[in-house]
Amino acid sequence: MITIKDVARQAGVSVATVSRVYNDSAAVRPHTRERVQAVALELGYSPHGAARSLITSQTHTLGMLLPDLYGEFFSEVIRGVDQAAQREGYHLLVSSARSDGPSLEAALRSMRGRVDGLIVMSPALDAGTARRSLPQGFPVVMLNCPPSDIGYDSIGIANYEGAVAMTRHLAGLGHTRIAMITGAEGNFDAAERLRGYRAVVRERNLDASPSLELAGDFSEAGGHAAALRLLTLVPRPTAVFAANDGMAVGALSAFREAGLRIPRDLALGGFDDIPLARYLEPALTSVHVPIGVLGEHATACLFAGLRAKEPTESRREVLATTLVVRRSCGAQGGPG
Amino acid sequence: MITIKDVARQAGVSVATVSRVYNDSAAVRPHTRERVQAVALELGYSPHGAARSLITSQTHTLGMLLPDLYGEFFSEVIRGVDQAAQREGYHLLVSSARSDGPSLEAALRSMRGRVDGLIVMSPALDAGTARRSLPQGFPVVMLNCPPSDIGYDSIGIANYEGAVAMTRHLAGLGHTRIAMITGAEGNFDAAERLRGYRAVVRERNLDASPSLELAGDFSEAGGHAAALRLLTLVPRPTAVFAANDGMAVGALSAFREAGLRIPRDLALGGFDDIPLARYLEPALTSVHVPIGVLGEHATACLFAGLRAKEPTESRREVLATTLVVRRSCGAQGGPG
DNA sequence: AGGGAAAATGTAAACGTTTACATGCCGACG
DNA sequence: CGTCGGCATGTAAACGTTTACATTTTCCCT
Repeated sequence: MITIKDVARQAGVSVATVSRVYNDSAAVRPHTRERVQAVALELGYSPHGAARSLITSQTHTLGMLLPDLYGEFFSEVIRGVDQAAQREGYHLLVSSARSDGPSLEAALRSMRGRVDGLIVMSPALDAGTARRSLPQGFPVVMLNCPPSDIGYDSIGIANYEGAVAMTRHLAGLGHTRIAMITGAEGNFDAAERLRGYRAVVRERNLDASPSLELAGDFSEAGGHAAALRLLTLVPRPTAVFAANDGMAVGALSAFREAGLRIPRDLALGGFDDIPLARYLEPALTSVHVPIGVLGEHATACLFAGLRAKEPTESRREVLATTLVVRRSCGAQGGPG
Repeated sequence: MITIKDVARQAGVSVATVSRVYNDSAAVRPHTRERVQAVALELGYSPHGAARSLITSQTHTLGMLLPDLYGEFFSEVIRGVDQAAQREGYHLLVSSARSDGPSLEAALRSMRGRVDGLIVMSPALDAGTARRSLPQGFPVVMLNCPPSDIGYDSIGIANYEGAVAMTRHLAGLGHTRIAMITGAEGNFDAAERLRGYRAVVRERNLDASPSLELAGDFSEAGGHAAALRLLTLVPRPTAVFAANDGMAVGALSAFREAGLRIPRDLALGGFDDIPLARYLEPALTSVHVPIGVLGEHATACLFAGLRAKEPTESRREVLATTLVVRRSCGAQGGPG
């Protein structure tokens, strides 16, 4: 492994000079600079990141903590974050951990000295655990987590409002018996969406029977299973709101297998508006979540935290969601 | 920032002992161990990654080099790699760079001392540049790159065979005028797919007019544009093979806008079999690429390289692709 | 040519670990 | 009771940088 010393020796200068060439930290005579660069090129030298981080206590890297199994949604967020980070010359260190306390703490700890800040997308991680496992004042942004009671910045989406919009829309089409396939238990987003649904059920005096709330887990298979249970209800609901598009997809195939025509026999709505949604047959009415923006904002927020000298007041940002009406709810034609 | 020294002082032991507690590298009396752990917990200590890497020259991190703008396909590979890496307790350092020489070299260099090995998915990176920018003997796996002339392991997919299978399938359905929407110029995968198409055109004596090869760029928009150009050809081709599913999606919408019925008026095939493919209307016939496997194998291959003491002979692995027949080619009904 | 300021370069400490080696301690054996 | 061996622990060097400070060189002015 060739180091700065090798370059220095070969070029007949001190290590300090080589370092200065690489950092533009001070004036180096053009002649010297060129010789150093020539030697470095010839030797194939490049600075050792860890050594650099150690002394500068800067890694130029952002950490992302994820659940061990994540779906398309998270992948997209990663991409958004990566793009934003890249623009600032930062790397992304991705780390996934199981969602139990010890795993999470270990994952958090293992980031120490490897990243300058952290984006947490592990819904199971509460701010308390984070607080305990992270150095004091470490820049953190929590994504899609409960509003942080303890002082971390957080970004979420308007789950409640989105669910309200969807449920109202279905109610507005005349449905009074609207089922909901809920998200994973203990998940904040899921809880909020359910809350929105329930609010409208009350507000509009819809059928509020508890059996209309089918337990789901955000997975396609879960949506399929929930749909089958739903079909046994009598009288059958006339509309279904799935807490995410993945489950809506699963439900859709279950309904089709059962010989139902969507939206004629049953109106369907989802949440997230993943790219797939508009390509489904029928195209899926959904609540659009600006995934890219989520990643971008998280990154921006984290950079702000990095650059702030003083630990600033923790902020919460909530991204608006928008209802996207397509054919699956039976509201309108549209082309696809 | 609290360090090993703080823990040592507070616990009344030397830094060596604390280190030993964290590494199980040597026997520590239970009594001592417990005290150290207690103090560490109280102080909220965790070892500094960069310092550790510096002395052990191990980062427990795998690097991934990506193009600056990447699609769903790459995201999925990342996920596969992450999962495999996580199982071994490794992190993933993601770095995207523009596809010009200097950017790539810089990106490669910036990995030095930050990762133990590298997975390269930047189609624009040739082995020579890599060789020049990376320490001698650095473990590298090239994904979807030209077979490495210079000694790096590489993994690819059976592009040629897949394209042959698709083209033969279309020809087998009676089409003699089959158009191809090609992938990005200079891209190895794209070139191979085109080669497969051409081989079958020759083999089966199909219409070989150059105008049947429409230039694309792997993007949905590119597919759309190519499809429009295709529609001006006389006589119109009766089948289209898009070099990836993204372009097939674009083409599909263009055809639909033009009032064509797929597959009745025009048969359509894609490549990659992204999740979307089976949900399209009509469901898209495509060449299935085992994306997850790709990531897994790449990681396994890299780990093998890491563990090998001696630089081993460079290997190339080619993953098989399989034709998935759905409705868009008009071959068979199928449910969706 | 001599002096001095400014510019260029060198020296060495520091970053937070790990680990080879040295040291101290204890019990067992002769 | 002395000595030896093994175990637990401490000491200090090393990893590859950056950077404050010291030193040398350059160059301009008189």
